Amino acid sequence: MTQLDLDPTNTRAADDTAAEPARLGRKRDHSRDADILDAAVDVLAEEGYDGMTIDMVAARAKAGKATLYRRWASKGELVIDAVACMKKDDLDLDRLPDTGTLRGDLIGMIKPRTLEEAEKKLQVMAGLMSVLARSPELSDAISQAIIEPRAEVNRILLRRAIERGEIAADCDVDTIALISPSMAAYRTLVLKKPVDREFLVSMIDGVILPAVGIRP
Amino acid sequence: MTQLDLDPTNTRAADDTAAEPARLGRKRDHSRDADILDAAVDVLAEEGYDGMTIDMVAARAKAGKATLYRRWASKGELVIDAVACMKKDDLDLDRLPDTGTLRGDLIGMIKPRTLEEAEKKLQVMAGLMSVLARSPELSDAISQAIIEPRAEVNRILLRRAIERGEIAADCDVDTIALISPSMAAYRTLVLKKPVDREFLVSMIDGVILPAVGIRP
DNA sequence: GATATCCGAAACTGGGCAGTACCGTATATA
DNA sequence: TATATACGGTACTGCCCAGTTTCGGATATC
Repeated sequence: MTQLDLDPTNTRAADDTAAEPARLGRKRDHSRDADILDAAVDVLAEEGYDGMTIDMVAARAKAGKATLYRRWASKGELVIDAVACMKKDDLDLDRLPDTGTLRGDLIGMIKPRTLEEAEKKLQVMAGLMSVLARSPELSDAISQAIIEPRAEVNRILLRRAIERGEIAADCDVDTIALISPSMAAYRTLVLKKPVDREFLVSMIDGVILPAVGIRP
Repeated sequence: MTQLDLDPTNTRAADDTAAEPARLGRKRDHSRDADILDAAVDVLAEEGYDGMTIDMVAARAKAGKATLYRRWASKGELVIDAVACMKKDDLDLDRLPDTGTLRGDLIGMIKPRTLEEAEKKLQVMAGLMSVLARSPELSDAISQAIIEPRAEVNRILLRRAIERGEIAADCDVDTIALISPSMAAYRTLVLKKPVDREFLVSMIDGVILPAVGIRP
């Protein structure tokens, strides 16, 4: 496979942060960035990092290959940005369910839209697995965009349950919060079974709630 | 990435199962097969499927590239055999701990040798993730060699606990048995933290035992 | 000892892909 | 309107790697 270009001297082609000296001529159409990154995410989910080619991404975004290289210095940079941009369509931490019980909150997080997003993110993660070990930058992007948001929601719901006195204050919030994300990843990637409502409910009632001391 | 060759007409070069018509000349040295497959597993763990090259495997096994192609028809076939051969150095289902308690049995499964093996297998799995979706044959090999053995051990220990009357007969053995394998995979591949004794014990006492109704 | 097949090593072939260069066209500034 | 740049598209370069071929030497059967 091709090396991820992580040389810090190879500055991003799309680095427009430097003070613009009022260049003239046609301006770059940044509204296309999102289309390209979305296309990259799609290809990544279907083909994986090594299977993804710049031509595939360009074709799917109906853009020229040169356009992509005008904005990102390398395939690696593009992928990192693509992964990071997945973060946007994610859970809103300010609008979490608040039903008064841990079970109600957890069940309230199960929404069809969320399940679809989660599945696609896991596909992307699978396609990047073999690269993870060799690119700390990509590893961080994955963690921030895919892993953390989901675990963070669970941690918040668990802490609220502790504050309510619903569950013991000494239970291992960090570990418990990782149960459903990791089991879901396993189920999707290894078992190739759907992560549907039924599965998540049985996970909540059969594992998570008993683990924090709530008996059905 | 290069296609896995799954064309059934492309018969394995090493297919010696056909009745040998007493060929003459030097015989193939099958004692080298194991060396080559072990080398393949090592490279696979370090580089992933796409990063692995036949030359790397040949060099590590101190063998010629042609020797590999005399025995396997393609890179894909070699990888499938390599994964399958990982199964050998695995848990012996006839020699499981039998301490009289579920906790004792689970703790008894934690052995340094086992932890090392498990970690390497997970690295291999990570390297094959992106290919999994496109090769049912490889998917099966992975499942048989890496996933199933570990889950099967847990299922056996759980069923024995049910027979003893230690835990409820209606608990979801299949789901519970997957908790530690999937959390371990998550911890190694995503969090990049070691799956050590401490982690596994906290998993047993903080998640698995509570989930089956045993309070500490 | 003749022959057939193995071996490791190395050269070679063919295809795929990252990255670059250039085209004619479109669109912005001056 | 002249100029500078972006655009989509295509052709090109250079490298890497799967798979093949060829070699001199080793080893087993006859």
